[in-house]
Parts: sequence; structure tokens; C-alpha cells
Amino acid sequence: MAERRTNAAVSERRYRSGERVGVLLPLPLAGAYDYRIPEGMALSEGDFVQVPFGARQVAGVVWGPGSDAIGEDRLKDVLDRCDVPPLPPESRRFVHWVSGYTVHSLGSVLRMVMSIPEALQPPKPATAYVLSQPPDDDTRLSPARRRVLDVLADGPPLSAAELAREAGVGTSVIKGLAGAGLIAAVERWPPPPPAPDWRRPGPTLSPAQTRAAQGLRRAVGGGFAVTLLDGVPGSGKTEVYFEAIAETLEQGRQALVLLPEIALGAQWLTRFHARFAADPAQWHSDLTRGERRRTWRAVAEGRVSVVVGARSALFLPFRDLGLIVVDEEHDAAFKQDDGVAYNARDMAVVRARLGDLPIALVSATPSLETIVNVEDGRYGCAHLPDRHGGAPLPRVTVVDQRVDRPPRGGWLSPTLRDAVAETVSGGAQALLFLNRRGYAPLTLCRTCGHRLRCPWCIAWLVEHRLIGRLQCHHCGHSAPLPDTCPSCGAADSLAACGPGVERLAEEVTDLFPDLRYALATSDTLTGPAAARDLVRRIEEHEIDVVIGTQIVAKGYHFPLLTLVGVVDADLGLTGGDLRAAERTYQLLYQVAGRAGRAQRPGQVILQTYMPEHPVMAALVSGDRSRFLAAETEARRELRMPPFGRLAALIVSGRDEAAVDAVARALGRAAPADDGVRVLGPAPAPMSLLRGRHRRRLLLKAAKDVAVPAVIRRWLATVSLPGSVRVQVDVDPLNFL
DNA sequence: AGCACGCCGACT
DNA sequence: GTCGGCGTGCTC
Repeated sequence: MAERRTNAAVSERRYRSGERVGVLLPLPLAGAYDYRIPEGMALSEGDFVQVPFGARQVAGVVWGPGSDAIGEDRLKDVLDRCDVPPLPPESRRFVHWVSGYTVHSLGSVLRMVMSIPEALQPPKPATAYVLSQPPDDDTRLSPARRRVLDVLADGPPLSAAELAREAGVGTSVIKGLAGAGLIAAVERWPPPPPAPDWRRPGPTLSPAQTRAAQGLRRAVGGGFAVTLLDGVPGSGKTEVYFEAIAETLEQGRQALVLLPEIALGAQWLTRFHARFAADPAQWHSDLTRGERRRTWRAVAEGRVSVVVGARSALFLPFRDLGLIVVDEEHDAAFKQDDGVAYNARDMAVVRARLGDLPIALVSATPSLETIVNVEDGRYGCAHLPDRHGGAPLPRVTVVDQRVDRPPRGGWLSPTLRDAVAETVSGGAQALLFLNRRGYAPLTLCRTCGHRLRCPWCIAWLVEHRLIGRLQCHHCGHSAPLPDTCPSCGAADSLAACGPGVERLAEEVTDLFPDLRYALATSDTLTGPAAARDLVRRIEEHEIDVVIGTQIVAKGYHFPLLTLVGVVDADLGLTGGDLRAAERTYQLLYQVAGRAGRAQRPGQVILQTYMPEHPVMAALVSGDRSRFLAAETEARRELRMPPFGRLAALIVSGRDEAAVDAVARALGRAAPADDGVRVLGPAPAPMSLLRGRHRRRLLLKAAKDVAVPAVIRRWLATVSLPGSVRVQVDVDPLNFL
């Protein structure tokens, strides 16, 4: 409550004409720019305004009083105040906080809020037509005109296109009628979409679900609080947080649900609709600009009550946000790496604190950071230990590939192969999981040993046989598969090395010619429609085996799916990344959770060369806490997150020598504060990406160090040539 | 982020 | 001789 009062006290300073105001623009500038308020205009902090900027006109936000840094002669007038609710103080404080924490400019963060500047313009109604006057008896009407008037005589107003279609005429007939005054144009606003109905009774919940739901319901309206909702896959976590959403709606406030992969949320939307008899507003990159424009404005005006979206939805200008839910909170997709580097899960907690509202972090495999926050009492926790409806958790076994060897040129061990055959012949479905897109991750020449690599990145080119091309998975570079070796010219000498899902599909077809399979990767599931179609084909049992990457690991519920085969369980463990074990555990646990979610019991087979690895042991025994305890201790000893802080500086540019020079200069200027150590410069994980050379410096600091401030001071000591960029990443997720 | 200015290769 | 490539710099 104290927080809320602070918000009110801070807010809404007013400025009159003639005064100077600082206007923050959604551009990577150091700060706000001063403008003069013209005659007849008054402005408040948070108001959206149009201002002249160089030769163009840009929308910005009134951020505070002017700075007097610029002479009166260079000052320009504010052009216009936008007809849209001002950016609320919580949103402005959030922009400020994120900018400070991520060490990116205020304007860069504001740009994430103002992602759709058209939304600042009031929407225009569509034009529809009605009969204006009954035609005089002596008015001679062509048959086409007559049909149009007949359609309008006993129907609602229609747009020109609708009218033309209904009457079977061209739009020129409509124009003609309007010109003749026989029909009149009227404004037509689309009807508001139905609002989610919180009054509907929810589903019957288990005792554990009921306890968790009551806890979350109590938190709603009670100020800032973080709750981890920790439940095994299929335990009904979604239904639990739906109750918190219902409570939020009952209190007349807005709710935000962040999902890692909104495009694949068809099943989520179905469940939401079943609970609330309406669709939530969606926010993700697959939307058209028009859809985004409508949603942004509706959120700002408080006409939308529930938003479900990807990480960027966190920056929508909520008028009265009352609840945030971060589903799959452990998911790395919440981390944005380019531009402003932020983790939406962490920033969501900050947004909740600044708005003094509750937040639920939801996962079957919570991140270590979140677990430690629960253990230290900063976060509350609700457990859902059992699957809803009492379905048992799947039995997990490992196949030691050193013993149970796949045949030459194949990747399925006899055990997994037999399990697939048995599952399918029993009328059930199997999922073969391999986290590698394409046909083969590497192509090499048998004659000279040349490996096909991306000309712009340090990466092998991946063969995609279905489209007959080689692709770089880092920059999107694509080239046709050559007939001869580009290095030695040998013909018929290029050999595919290693498996991808396409190659696995080939093996499955060879083994089981009659079996119906579907590939599920980001290449085949190109959008919500494709995802919906695949879900339908699986649900209607048109598919026996799904062969997929991590895109199928989460969220789906297929009643007939009883077998999950992990083709290469070790894939994520190589390379020594700090979070390799944690991430592999999470991914494999999530994909294992796809098995046996209904009546039939599930089975999971992990193919591995390291059956004794702690990750495999934890998955087989189901003993998550022991695995997490060991991981936690390792991190604590290394003073790594969450027991220490990390930040990365990525120096990049086309000129390798210039990049190296800047990286070395940064290394020499490294801060020597207490509890701070700088490692590097060293080649970055992708030392060449999209034609840019990359070096990295890693700052490791004790828990109590104010890392952003240290980095700001550090960067201020080094001058950068324009051709070299330094990207700051506080709390990086990747180290490899 | 745009958009202008500015200095070096292929065209009417 | 110009058109245009995108490197660099500025915008209250």
C-alpha cells in the first residue's frame, strides 16, 4: 500500500503553454529532449505527444520538466497532444527501472512500450451504408441497383464490400448509388469483443488445487507478492491460476499472462475460452499491425481485461494491472538477447513490485533462481504434487547406447525401436524427441574433409533435405545443396553427419513403412494455423508418431500419447555451460510430461551415453530436490547466480582489428571495485555472427554489488569508434 | 531509429 | 561526367 501512495504522490505534474518540457522519444538517445509547449496547450507527465525531430515527426512521452541544456533558439514547439490516455506512472517508473538495470537508454526501453505508434491515433470507424430515402416511383433503377437497395431494405448497415458481395454487384454500383444519394454512408464501429466472464463457475478442483487457488485468490488485491506455483505436468496449474484471474476480473482490474511461445498456445486459448466463455487479448509477433494497434489502445483505455502474450506484452501500457502470471517461468525464451537485453520473468517481478500487485510464477521445473528465492522466503510457494485425475507420472528408463546400440547409420536403439512398434500396434501414439532441426547438423566432404560452414558465422550449415537447401541456424543464411565439394570439387563426395529430425523420420519410415508420422519443428509449424492443424491431426489419431524438436516439449496434452523416446538425451550437456544440466533436466522433464496424460500410463525412454549422469538419475528416480540441491551447492561454491551476479559485454563489429582494440581497451579499463572481477576479453560464444566479429568480457560480482552502476562507470571511461558496438547483457543466460 | 551528408565504383 | 553504395553523425 505504501508503494501505491508513493505512485500517487510522484505523479502528474502539469505544464502550461510557454513552459519547457522534457519529452522522451522511443529512440536510443541519452535522455529526454526539451520542447516548448505552444499557445493553447497544457500537458501532464505521461502525456503522449507528437514533436518535430530533425526533418520528421515523432511521437514521445512527456517525461518531466525541461533541462535547460539547450538554448531557447534551438527549442521547437510540441506539435500535438495525442488523444489517448497518458502512460500511467507505474509504466513510466518501470521504463526507468528497466533502463537503469539493463544499462540501456531510457528511449530504447520506451520503444518497447511504444511498439505500435499508430495506436496513438484514434481509430477510424468503418464506413457502412444504409438506405437514405425511398426512391421515387419514377426513379428508374437498374436491376443491379435494385438488388442493392433490396439487400439494405431488410438488413443491417453493410460495408461497400459486403454489400457488393450480398447483392452480387461490383463496388462501382455502390459508389454510384451513394453519389446519387440513394444510399448514405454511416460510421460503423466494430462491436466490442465479449469480455471474459469471471462469474462462470470454474471446474471442480482437487484439494491441492483448491488450496493453491485460494492462496492466489487471497493474494489478488493484497499488494506485491510473488508466488511460485510448482506442479508436475498435468497437475492443473492453469486451472489454478485461472481462479486468480477470475478474482482479478471480479475486482475490475486487468490480468497479464506471459507465455514463452504464444504461437503454440492454441490449446491454452481453448482452455481459457472454456473457463471464461471469451477470448483474451493476444500479444505476440504473429499479429498484424492492425490487431496490435487495436489491442494496444484497448489495453491503454482499460477496455481489455486479460492479455496473454509473449515477453513483449510486459511493456503494454496497462491502465490498471492487478495480476501477472508467468507460465513456464523457467523458460529461456523469456530472455531477450538483442536490443535491450532483459529477462521478462525477472522484469515481470519488478513490474509487479512497482505496481504493487501479485505475481505468480508457474512451472513444473522452476528455475534454480526461483527455487532459491522460495527457500529464502522471498517468494511464497504452492505445490501440486499429483496429476489431475490421478493419472500416474510416466515411468522413465534409460537406454545405455554403449550397450543397446542403434544399428549402423541409425539412431534408434533396439529397445526404443521395439517400444515404438509396441506402442503403435497397441493403438497409442509415440513422440520421438530430437532437438535438432533439419536432416543433418553437419555436411562434410569424404574426399578432402572440408566442412560446409556459414560464410557469415562460426557455425556449420545444416542440411534441410525437405527443401533441398543448406541453412545457418544463427543468421538464416541459406544456399542450395551443392553437387560437388566447394573446396576440392569432388562429385558425390558430400556426406551428411549426425541426425536431425528429418533424418530420423527417414529411419522411422525405413523401419515402419506403414506408420503415419508428422514432423513438428519450427520449420513445419510456421504459425498458429499450422500448429492447430497438427494438434487436430494428432488428436484425431491421423498420426502414429510425432517426430519433433523442443517445440513440442511444452504445453500440449495428447490423450493417446503414451511413449516419449528421447533420441539423444545428452545433447544439451556438452560444452560446460553453467546452466547446461539445469536446462537439460527441464527440457527432458517437460518432454517426458507429454507421455500418458490420460487413462493409459506413459513411458519415457532416454537414450544416453551417460546413464549415470545426475540429470538422467534425477529423471529416472523422479527425485528433483536432490538434483536441485546438488546444482544449488555447485553454484553457491562458484559464487555464480543466484549467489553472485554476472554481466556480459559483447563487443562487435565488421572490422576484427577494431573490435579487438575496443575489447582490449575495455579489458584494461576493467573496474577494480570490491567483489568485482572481469574475465576476458575472449572470443564470444559466436565469435563471428552475421558477418560481425564478437568478443566478450564477463563481469562477475558479489551479490551486493550494484552491477549496472559499475558497468556505467566502466563504459564511460572508454571511447568507442562508431563502427564498434558494445552490447550490455546483465544476467546473461548463455555462456557457451 | 531515420535521414542527411559524404566519399568511391558501374552506368546512360 | 552522374547514380548510388552504405559508413558516420545528428536530431531539443
